[in-house]
Amino acid sequence: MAEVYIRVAEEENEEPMEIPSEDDGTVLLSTVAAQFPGACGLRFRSPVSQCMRGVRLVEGVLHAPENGWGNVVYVVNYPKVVKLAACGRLRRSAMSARPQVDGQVDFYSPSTATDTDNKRKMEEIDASSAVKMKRGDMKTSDLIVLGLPWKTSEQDLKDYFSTFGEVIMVQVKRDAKTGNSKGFGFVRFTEYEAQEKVISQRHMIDGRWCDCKLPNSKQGPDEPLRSRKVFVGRCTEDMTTDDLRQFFMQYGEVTDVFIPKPFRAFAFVTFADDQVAQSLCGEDLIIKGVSVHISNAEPKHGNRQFDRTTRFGNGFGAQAFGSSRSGLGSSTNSSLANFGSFSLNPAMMAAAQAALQSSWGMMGMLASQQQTSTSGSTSSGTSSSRDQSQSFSTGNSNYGTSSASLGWGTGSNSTTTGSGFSSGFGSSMESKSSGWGM
DNA sequence: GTTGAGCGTT
Repeated sequence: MAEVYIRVAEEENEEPMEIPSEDDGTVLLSTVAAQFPGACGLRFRSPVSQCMRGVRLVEGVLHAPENGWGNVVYVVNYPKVVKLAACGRLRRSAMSARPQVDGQVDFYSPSTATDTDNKRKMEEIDASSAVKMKRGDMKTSDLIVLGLPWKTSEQDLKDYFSTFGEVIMVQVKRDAKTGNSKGFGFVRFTEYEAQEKVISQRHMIDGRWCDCKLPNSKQGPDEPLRSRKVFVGRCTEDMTTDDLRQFFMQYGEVTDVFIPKPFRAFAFVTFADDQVAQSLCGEDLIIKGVSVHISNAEPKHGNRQFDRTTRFGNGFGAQAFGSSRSGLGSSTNSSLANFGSFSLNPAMMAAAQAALQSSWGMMGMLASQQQTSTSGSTSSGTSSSRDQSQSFSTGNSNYGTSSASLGWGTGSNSTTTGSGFSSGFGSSMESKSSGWGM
């Protein structure tokens, strides 16, 4: 049987690329993703209805429309955030100083650090990436992959994630006794670029939507003190995560949406930028005709990691001393540093520095003043069951519907609110005490 | 019905 190719492009009128089908006439999503990393499906314009149509996708296999693949150009679907986020990311991709993988440098073939990398002009580095480089954030770290199907193997993970870049580690966490997957795993890339992209979108792996995040253990102690996450109160049950993501996108890049199940009338939305999140706090916004209330997300219960004590022990929480990121080493610190309600004199500062340099930690010093609350550490005794079904939330519900209902999704509110958050933030929230998990 | 699931036997 002669090999059959279907024509695929990122946009309808772009030059298509030919992608091979399987012997049974189907096309594997992984084949598409090999050429279009992050792809989660295909669509095409029906010659009959002139509407865009989705291609049937079952467990990673794309099935031809009724009359075969034909000669039409299929357009790649991406999870929704990607398109917006991609602009910034592509520009940044020019940058890439070689990331250093801590303690694992041997994974690099030295030849991959090309001259071109070093010759990149500073102009190509945008502000945010410059900051990141200065802060040494360009190292890759393990990413936790949540929501894996029970059946997904390490090889499956590696196959999937390799479309984003070179994968140097995958793990599926399993029960020691039974060998059953625990439904999560880890992945690590060579390139920070790949890591950024993978974090920024959802992933369809073996038929389930999965999320990749920095694991709790890797949330740096210098994470911003201010929350990038907002609490959305008065939600109605018909608001889906897609709805919320679509809506809040107008204010800035959305990195996470969480709606507790069963329905509890609230949700959490995380932005890439804490200023965006803070600017919305206190607002009443209309979503799907309903007024929701935005407020600060409180630190998650059970997330002891970044409470005041730990943060202090970890390295004085960078921002606790003085106003800048300069930290303890700086000679510009005044001799009396404020830390919440108490202050340190120079002798204590010196002790603190010594403690940091010798990695003693500060717990001992503070034991008398800070309650190391040791409430029953994980209250969530919920056992291992997880519903492996995921509602088939059509990855593509955003194509051309939904404009019927009130002031939502269309231009009417985006013009008024889209640029309106420049005034709301400033110094006012600098002093927020601590502890915002992710 | 206004505060979230799950986080690594190294």
